Amino acid sequence: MSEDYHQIRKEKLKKWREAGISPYGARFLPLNSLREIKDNFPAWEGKEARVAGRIMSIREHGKSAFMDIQQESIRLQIYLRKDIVGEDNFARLGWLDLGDVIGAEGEIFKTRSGEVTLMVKSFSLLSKCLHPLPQKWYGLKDVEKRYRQRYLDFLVNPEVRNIFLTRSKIISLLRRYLEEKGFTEVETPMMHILPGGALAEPFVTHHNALDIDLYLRIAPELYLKRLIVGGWEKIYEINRSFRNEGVSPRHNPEFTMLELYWAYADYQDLMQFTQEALSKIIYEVCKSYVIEYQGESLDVSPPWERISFTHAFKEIANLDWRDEKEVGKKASEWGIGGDTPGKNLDAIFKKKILPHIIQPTFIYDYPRILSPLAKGKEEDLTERFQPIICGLELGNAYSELNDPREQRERFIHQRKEKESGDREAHPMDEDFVQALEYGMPPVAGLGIGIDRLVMLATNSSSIREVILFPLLRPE
RNA sequence: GGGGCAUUAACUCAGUUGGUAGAGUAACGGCCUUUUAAGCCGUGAGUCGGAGGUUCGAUUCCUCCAUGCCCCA
Repeated sequence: MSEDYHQIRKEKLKKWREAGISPYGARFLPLNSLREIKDNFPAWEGKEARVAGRIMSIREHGKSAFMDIQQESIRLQIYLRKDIVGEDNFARLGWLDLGDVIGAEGEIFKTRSGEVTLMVKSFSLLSKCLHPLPQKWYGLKDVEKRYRQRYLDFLVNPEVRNIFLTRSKIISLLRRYLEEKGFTEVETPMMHILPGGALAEPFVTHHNALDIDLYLRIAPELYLKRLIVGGWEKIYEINRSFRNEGVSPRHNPEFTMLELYWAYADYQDLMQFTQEALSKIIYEVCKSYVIEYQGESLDVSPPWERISFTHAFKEIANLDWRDEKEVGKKASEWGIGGDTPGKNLDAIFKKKILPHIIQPTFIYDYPRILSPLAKGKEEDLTERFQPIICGLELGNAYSELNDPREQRERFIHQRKEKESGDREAHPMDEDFVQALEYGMPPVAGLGIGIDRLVMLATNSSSIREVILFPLLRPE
């Protein structure tokens, strides 16, 4: 194998240098956008334009050549003629390759076949591409390569760009919505002394100067609640949390969450809030309340169905969740049993109940044993709900427990779970209990998994499709 | 952690019931001044993911490993 694409391109690069022209150009502003030119051709016809983009195709015709240049996902045809750009410049076309970034100036016109085109008067190389781009027509399908070299994915698969535009739009709409409702965005630590606010295994790191282990946060919850103690009434945070768990189509070790706290409200208020906010955002992004997700037609218009945890267990799994013995028996029968009653309940809920919930639904009033930070209701329940769509847990919310004594007891119980082998049990956090002792107003808190929301809105089956650089094993 | 599937040219894919591989696009050389998956003529391109094993012979069969995808725990 003597043909080396990289080598051939490096030789072309050398030719630019030998001609005294840098193959890596400088500032090329001001620039006319390709979209603007294509969308408003009548205004541009006969006018001078200055454009830049990556060469995505070349069609040579002897003494002239067509190229398509791409800016973002818009392509514009440019036309170069030997008699216009001059013999020397025209000869330099041979030093260009698919993938090179060029700038060009000239007049906008339409070809015989009606294509909006720039008649090039001058052009310059702005950046040489030293590797062949994936072939334009078939795109890049190799999933691994798409994630490892996401830049190639964006260059040749325009629909991928749309997913991330949608993601950006969703987050922006969320912020705007929250701001309208009077919420303030805050930033709390990502490195925690104790990994709290959720039941999950953390990543551990080390701070050298203080010589202490720190944990990447599994949730911002306990710090946000400290702010509520401090008198903040409506706050939210949109940022990453980290959980040291396996990678799957629905889990990435780092993921983005919206977490919000609303003082003096309860979980009923948040159900209202959630269905309004999410349906509105999905409507804005998808232009419809009815969306397709992986073959299911989902109607996200409010109100969403509400089913209590107890009822869901009864109806879907035909089980009384309070019957610890029966639950344990069923769990091991299904091969999903855990070490503790809590684990069994959680497993049955996730594996046997969630998959049956398709339309947007609130499951509410969870067992206390599953919710160490939620406010109690009756003897063994908590004021908690989860929005579920297409079997996906989109979030988690509750009326927050604000009784420090009960909070301490729940932590003690979690410690027992930990001692009996549950590595995801919540650690005792005395500092947080102390904050509660100063008096936290009644408050409702909501977490929304942004990645999963984006999956729904973009009909993506894997969370990796909605994360720019998902975690992969190093090559 | 366990199971299944995948890995062949730069890209997308064929293929070989075991005899060291093909196509389209891309690349390279030539022709062509309104093409657009441009066209025409010609050329070259591969450790068939890696390492072992079986065999006269392995890309193909077996084992292990790597990476990815999916399912299960």
